[in-house]
Amino acid sequence: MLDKTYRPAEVEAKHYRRWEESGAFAADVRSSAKPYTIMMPPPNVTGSLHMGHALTFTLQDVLIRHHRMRGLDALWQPGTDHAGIATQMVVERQLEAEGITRHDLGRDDFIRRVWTWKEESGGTITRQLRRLGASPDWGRERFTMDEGLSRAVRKVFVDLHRQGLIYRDKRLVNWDPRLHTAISDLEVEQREVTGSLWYFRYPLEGEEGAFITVATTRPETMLGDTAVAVHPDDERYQHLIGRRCILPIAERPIPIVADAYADPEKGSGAVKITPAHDFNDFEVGRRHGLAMINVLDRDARLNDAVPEAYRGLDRFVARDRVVAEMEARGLLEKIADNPMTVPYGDRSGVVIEPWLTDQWFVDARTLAGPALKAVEEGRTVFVPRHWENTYYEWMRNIQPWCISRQIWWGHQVPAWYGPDGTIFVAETEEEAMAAALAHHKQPVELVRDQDVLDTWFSSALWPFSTLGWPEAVPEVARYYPTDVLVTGFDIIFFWVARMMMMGIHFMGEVPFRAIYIHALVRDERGQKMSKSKGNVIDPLGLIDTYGCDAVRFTLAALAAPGRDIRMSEARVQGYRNFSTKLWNAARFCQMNECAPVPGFAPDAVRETVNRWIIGKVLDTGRRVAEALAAYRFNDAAQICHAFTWGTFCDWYLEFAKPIFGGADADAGAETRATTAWVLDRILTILHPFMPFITEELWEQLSPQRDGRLIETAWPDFAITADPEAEAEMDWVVTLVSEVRSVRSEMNVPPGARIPLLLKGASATTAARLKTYRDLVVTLARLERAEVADADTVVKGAAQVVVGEATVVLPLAGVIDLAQEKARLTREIQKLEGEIAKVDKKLGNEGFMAKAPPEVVEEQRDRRADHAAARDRLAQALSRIAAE
RNA sequence: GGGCGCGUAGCUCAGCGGGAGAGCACUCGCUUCACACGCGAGGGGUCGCAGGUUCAAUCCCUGCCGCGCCCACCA
Repeated sequence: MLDKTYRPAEVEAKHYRRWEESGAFAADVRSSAKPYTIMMPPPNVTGSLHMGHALTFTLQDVLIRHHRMRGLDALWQPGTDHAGIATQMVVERQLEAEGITRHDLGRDDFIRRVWTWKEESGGTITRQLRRLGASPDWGRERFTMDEGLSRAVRKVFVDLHRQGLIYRDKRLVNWDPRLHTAISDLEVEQREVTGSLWYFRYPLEGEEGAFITVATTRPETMLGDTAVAVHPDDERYQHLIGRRCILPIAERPIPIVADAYADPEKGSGAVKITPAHDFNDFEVGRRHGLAMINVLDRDARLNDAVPEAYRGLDRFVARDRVVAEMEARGLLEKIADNPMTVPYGDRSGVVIEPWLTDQWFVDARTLAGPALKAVEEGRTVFVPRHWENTYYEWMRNIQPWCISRQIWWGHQVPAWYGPDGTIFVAETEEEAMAAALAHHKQPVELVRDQDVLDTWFSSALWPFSTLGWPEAVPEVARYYPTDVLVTGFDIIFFWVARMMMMGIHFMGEVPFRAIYIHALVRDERGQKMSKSKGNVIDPLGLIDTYGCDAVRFTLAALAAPGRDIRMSEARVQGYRNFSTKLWNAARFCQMNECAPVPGFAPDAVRETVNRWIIGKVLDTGRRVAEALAAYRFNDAAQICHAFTWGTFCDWYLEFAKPIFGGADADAGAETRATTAWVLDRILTILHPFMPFITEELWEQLSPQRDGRLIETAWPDFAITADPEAEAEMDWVVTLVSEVRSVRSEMNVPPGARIPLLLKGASATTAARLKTYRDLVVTLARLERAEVADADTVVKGAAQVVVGEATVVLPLAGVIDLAQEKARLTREIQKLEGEIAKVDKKLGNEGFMAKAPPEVVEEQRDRRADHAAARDRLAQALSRIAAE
């Protein structure tokens, strides 16, 4: 017998272990079934499970479990990402606690240290994924730094280099002065600040007392100025074009050039040009052949290219110093507030410097072409569709991708330098050596490039590298392209776009047919969760309190397309209640000996109520499958919930009670079998959302059956809803509802008799009443109505039975006639209003001429229904008046 | 500056050209033999504002107001 309450903690651990040990999550590359593949976005190896993970992995698991049960060979490819900078920072913090730096250890020892850390602590996130009930094929778990994936990275690098799509270049990059590495544009976070705009006077050469005024937000970089630019059409400055001014402090003459970049509307209309420290100025410098003077070192302190007094100063200290000196010299014209955005490193949190360095770049523009086309042509579709715009926008304006990082943890760039600086790019050192030998005609010493690759470089290969590429293994052919990528919009650029580019380039086909973009999980007030705000909800905490199934169901139910998700504990609580409800319903079934009957034929049942529920549950299954096919997780969850609670528990089980207790043994047996069968279907449909409780019930309700629910196929039944049974049950449900409503409104004391009279066409009604004898008895019991004759049932108060066998029961003495009169009058008025609305529509010529016939028909039906209801109530009202 | 999304019941959100919905919260009544994490019955909305298209607009179009997000080389 089932326990009185469901205990998630024990059940979850037990079933997860069994599933994993029995290989229930494993894909089967030799299977004849159609494959269904999802690539798990690899969480950072440093990560621990947060709400965003919980959402994305729940949705993926719902899809995987669902398709697995639909008989597909489901592969959910798991793994973790080496997360270059993040991981390096974690280990560096450890070292810091020991009072050493990575430089004390040296590169090799440091990397060994990171691997040790990974072995010891890198499993947190995958352990937590198990607690979430995720069912990926753990046997295929990969790590972006493992040998196979590293091999893929090297091959891709070498191939792209050979194709001219990876190159080395000296350019301005985003330099992180704290982490001492270049970062990509995407890793730069723009923050709104109110800065200042300083107006400086630069003295004109050879004209004592004359100046050109420039405005700048970065006084400290003026020491690297190599020109002042004005707009070619700016009348104020025409006479100065081609002349020179003296850069104060540095005391260098610099030219005044004409360039359209100078905006006459901004600042003074004259702008100082610092090509080595500003992306715009870099371009201007190129156009005019200006010198590039780098004035910063890797810590963003001023270097030896500046006057001695400034050397070694931090950039912000130098800023104050420059401003002070300019003021002292009478060259500071004014200072204005200036709202602006300042670039910060998303990892380090410090201001990023544009800095001139040698870096490796990917020609993203070339790779983006086919990736753009694939989406335009619909070979890959985004869900919801509007994210395609975001993708297009970025792809069409894509910039070269800086892929080298000056850190240690990551895939080291497979490039070697010869003594003369010649670069040999090769997959192995041996190949590089061979190439060097061919080039230099003699053995030479090679030095390997010290940089590592951007973490996203290796994750861009994830959809095929994890399958074993570049080896010609069957997995690559079978599981690529994958069916759907499930991820958040925040990494469309970082990851999705790059997978599209690499996948198409190397595999010749898109990596996924669909990309489902889910929203962010926010707190219940709509705020982004963050540690600093202290509004982080820990999914594991929720799982401890409410059970994993409740958390999963909540996330699925909240995952409406295109909207952020506000996580509230009340919601989780509500779905915990749902699991309790399911548990109790199952208990009820068990107490009434509803056990699955082998060979039960759902299309052979005779009782109306059973025919009805079978149609309903199959319909529910179909609708859930449809919703999931459209990635409408919220609809799918809602459909499950409404059926299980609102239809099965609230109605079917209530109708079943008198049958279980009734004299008709055949009906009882059929209803028991049906109940068990329907419950099985519910468990099946619900399993992807609530895997644990459903598995537990599956096992306990029929311990002797073979196989676990997770491996049970979800059979398609040809049966559809039985319209006759449906109509009849609708009738009964309406009947019962009306009775309840009257009872409640009239304040009928418990136990009091309610005279319930029925109006209906006599012949059909009588027939129905016979059919529903048992249901009527239930009703009578439930509502404590007294039914004098089983043929004489039940309808809202003050109703009249028409036909030959009319029985009229007295109303007086049980209900308040005045109140009932008022109620009826109110309802009649409401109906009249509705009727008038419809009449107006039907009387409208335009409507009659232009509305589709089925709409007109629908409106006529509506009118008829309303009118019939009104007449019924009116008759009841006149009866009361007569009493 | 460019782009995207959102304003529907007290709250969180579905719906999206022809009858305003769900969950939670609220009110009332129930220790009914699965379940008080429950059962039953209710109250509550000019569907942001203003125009337009249409026989018909919460739904389509335009503008405005408010909120959120993304991108950008905004001296």
